[in-house]
Amino acid sequence: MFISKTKPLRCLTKHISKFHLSTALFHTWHFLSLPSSPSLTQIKQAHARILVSGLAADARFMGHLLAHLSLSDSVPLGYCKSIFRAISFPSVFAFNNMIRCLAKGNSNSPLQSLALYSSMQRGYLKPNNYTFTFLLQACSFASANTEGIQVHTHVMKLGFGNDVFIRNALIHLYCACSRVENSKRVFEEDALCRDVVTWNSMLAALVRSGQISVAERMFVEMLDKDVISWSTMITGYVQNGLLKKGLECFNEMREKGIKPNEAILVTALSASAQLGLISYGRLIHSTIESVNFPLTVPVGTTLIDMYAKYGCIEQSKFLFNCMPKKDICTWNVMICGLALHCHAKQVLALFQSFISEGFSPVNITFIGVLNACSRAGMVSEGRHYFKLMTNDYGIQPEMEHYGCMVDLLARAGLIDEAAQLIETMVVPLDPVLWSTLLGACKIYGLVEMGENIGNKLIQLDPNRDGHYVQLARIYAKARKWEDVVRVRRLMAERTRKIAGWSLIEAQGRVHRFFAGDREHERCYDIYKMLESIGLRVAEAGYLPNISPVLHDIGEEEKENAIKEHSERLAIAFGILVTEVRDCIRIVKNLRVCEDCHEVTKIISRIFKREIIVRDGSRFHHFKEGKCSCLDYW
DNA sequence: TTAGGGTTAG
Repeated sequence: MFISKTKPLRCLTKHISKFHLSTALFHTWHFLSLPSSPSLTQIKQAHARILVSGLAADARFMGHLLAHLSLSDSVPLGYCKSIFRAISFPSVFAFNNMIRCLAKGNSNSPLQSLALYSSMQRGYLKPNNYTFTFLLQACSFASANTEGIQVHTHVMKLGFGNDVFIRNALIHLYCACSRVENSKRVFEEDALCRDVVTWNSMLAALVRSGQISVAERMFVEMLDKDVISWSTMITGYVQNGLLKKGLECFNEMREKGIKPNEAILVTALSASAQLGLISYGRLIHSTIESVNFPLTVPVGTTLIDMYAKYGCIEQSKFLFNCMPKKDICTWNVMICGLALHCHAKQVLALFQSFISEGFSPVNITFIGVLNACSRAGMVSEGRHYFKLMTNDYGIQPEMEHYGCMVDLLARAGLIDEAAQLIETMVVPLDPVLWSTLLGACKIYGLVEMGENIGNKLIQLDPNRDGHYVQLARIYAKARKWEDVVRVRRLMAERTRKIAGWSLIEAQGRVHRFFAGDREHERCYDIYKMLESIGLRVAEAGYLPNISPVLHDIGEEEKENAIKEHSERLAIAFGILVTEVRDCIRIVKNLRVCEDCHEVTKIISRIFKREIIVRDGSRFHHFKEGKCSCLDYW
């Protein structure tokens, strides 16, 4: 029978007195109660009792069942429909709850609720305020602007324009349909008909449309802020790439004594992960632990992702194993995290466990799996999973999947096969694929092919500096210095080069270095350390590889230019200010050049330091003279 | 007797 913490269906007991049911039946109804969030099984049990009592056609009982079903996730829509169809004379209440079942985001076609609304009107039933909230919800889920406007017209015609719930739903609808101006119009129509949800909905509409400074002003103006107002503003900053501002807002909220909830913690952790700065995220994590905040699925998943992005993959694995409950996102972040760290075999093993647990892979799962294959150069496995994805799971490959495959094939030297794959793609071509191929031309010294692709790319996107850089590197490797100069000049005329930088967290601060940087307060010591590193790596037999240097300068100057790459300055600073037992963690915006990669391996050996570099596309974990990427990147 | 806003994976 049902446990004590249950909420009886009050209508049922009322019904009993009305029909003077027998005492025995009264007891049956008394036990026919449901908890506030019943499971599908519990609802089905209640349904069975109603059927046994011969009340399957009663609008009130069935309306309640539908109300519970509309709240529960993953309820088969066919089941709701069969309940609704059994009602002899559906009331507005029953219609509303069926509309709500149809409107839910997990229903395949929320707009079916509009058809039900029409049939309700044909039955001469008058919609009420609840009807419109659910209908507008359906239009929001479907991002259906035209239908939404039609519902809005009905709202006005039938005189529900001053209902605050409906107005809030309208603001939300126009936001979901990317019509922020319409949201604003509804918001401004009546300043008296607003509550905190109205303000929050408008705030969300502004941040979602990227109007962050307008949102910021509104947030300051708001007299009545609740935890969702803060959550919306923090999320707004983070989703618009203003990560530091998002974290500052999070701090401000805490200083005001407002306790963060799950949504806020998840956003703050995600911002810290994106920044790649470990101390901040660790601080949030320790706060979560100190207040005994439960390791819920979203919090745990974000923590796993965050540690993977910090380079602490072992910590991610530990958390993954600790999580009492996992969803598909949890598995995906673990798979993608391991792939980011080039642990290809572990990725494939985890994918098997994922399937054994009864999960069905989605597009992102395969991005992780294919990325792992690509980074480890596992050609046959990559081909196998690419086929598995389309043939067994019916997932249409997206740009990212093709990207992994092109990268895998091209870097393995199968450049013709990679080019063929690009030609046969079923999605619109992204120049990044040709750019991947261009990278492979550099590895294999294919000057002619590289020239063709490089020129094609430059034609397609003349303002992007990356294509010129890659082409110039191909020429540099072939020591065709005149061509290097020509491409560099073109680049200087047409583009603005993105400056490379490296970050390191030390002594409670973030230090950023550019190549050849002399701005740091410990500049003298850093360059002294760089010199000492240079001598020791030379003693260890290192010979500089100057092909990454594009400048048309003398050989000695080229050597010096490499020596002063931003990551080397950051590493020198790291050796200077951290303890030997500490790992040196660097975050770099561009990819590590071959020479720096080689030198960092040697540094890790002769200085006995663990160095983790997160570059533009992956992690390099340097230890005892080796890198986790096994020089394949 | 049914209602609204903010959250995690490439």
